[in-house]
Amino acid sequence: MGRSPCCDEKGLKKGPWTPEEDQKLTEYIQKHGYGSWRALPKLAGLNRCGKSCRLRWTNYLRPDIKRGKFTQEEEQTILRLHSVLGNKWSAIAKHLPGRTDNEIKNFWNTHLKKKLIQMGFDPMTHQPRTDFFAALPQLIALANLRQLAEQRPWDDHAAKLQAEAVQAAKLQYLQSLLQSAASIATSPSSSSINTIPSDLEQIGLLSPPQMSSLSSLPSPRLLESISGLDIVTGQVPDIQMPSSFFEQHISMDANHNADYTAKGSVEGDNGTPKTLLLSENSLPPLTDLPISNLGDACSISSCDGSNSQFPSWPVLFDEPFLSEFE
DNA sequence: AAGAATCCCAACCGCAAGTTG
DNA sequence: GCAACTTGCGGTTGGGATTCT
Repeated sequence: MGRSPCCDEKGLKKGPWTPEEDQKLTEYIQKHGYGSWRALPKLAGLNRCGKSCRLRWTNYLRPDIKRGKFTQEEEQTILRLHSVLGNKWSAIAKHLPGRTDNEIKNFWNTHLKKKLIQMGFDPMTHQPRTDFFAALPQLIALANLRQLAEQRPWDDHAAKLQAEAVQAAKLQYLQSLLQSAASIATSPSSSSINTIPSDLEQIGLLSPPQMSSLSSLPSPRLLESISGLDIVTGQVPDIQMPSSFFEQHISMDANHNADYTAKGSVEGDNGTPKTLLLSENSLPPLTDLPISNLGDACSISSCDGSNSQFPSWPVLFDEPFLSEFE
């Protein structure tokens, strides 16, 4: 069961395929099929190893390959299957006709993984991240919302509902933040802190100057003093959700998502919430607001309760979330 | 306008399982 | 049963394309 020697053979071409090579390979396979990949290059008149030919064919030249962007449905399928199968790209690809494992893998690594991280989910377990910095994108997004809110007048009625929705999300993130801070403070061996740089880099959250300012983040003790959190015991103070929040249906379906407007709220000078509507394009570039991704999170799971195959994906506004505040 | 930074994806690498003689 | 060979798979990388400064 040794390693394949085919790619080690000298004199074989590597690198990008030329149109001529593509044509030779395609014509040969259409005529003769691909009985033996090892023998194929010689027979087809190609100065390539069989492995390279196989890859070129399966990932690019195959006639049934679907090109172009992944659809929302495909994206949801990948997320769902990945939560069950993990990095079994070939297994996932079997459920997506016309897509190759390589394509899916690339799509995952460049888009979906980041998306999950930005939303505060662990891309491997699909569970909410509990470490301190997982909540940072949300908090920073909210900080951005606050800045913008102070510059814009709002319609009172619609504003109030949106305010409460975002207030709810805000409170949840604050709570998880405090819990995480507690766990970091109480377990010096926690690995959470070690994942910070890669996470932040991966999601493009902080610029280098911002990274360097991490050292000035509040200490657990400071968090304790401002939040009432008992760092030693990890006890988190109860955070009350606005009751009317749960009476509102937050539409998260794909259509809604298409013309999505980020919603935020902050407290005005007199303590009443101000609310803001942000067009997607007006959002600050600091990060893709996780809120804007909630639609995806919801749509891939069970907003309509119909999808039971994906239990490990706790929708932010689903039962676990609700029960936490009951 | 130009250089730097980032994104994206085709292709490669190397391991492991399956097949063959 | 064993070793050589083949194939399939997942991780990683190089460099072109795009975006940012």
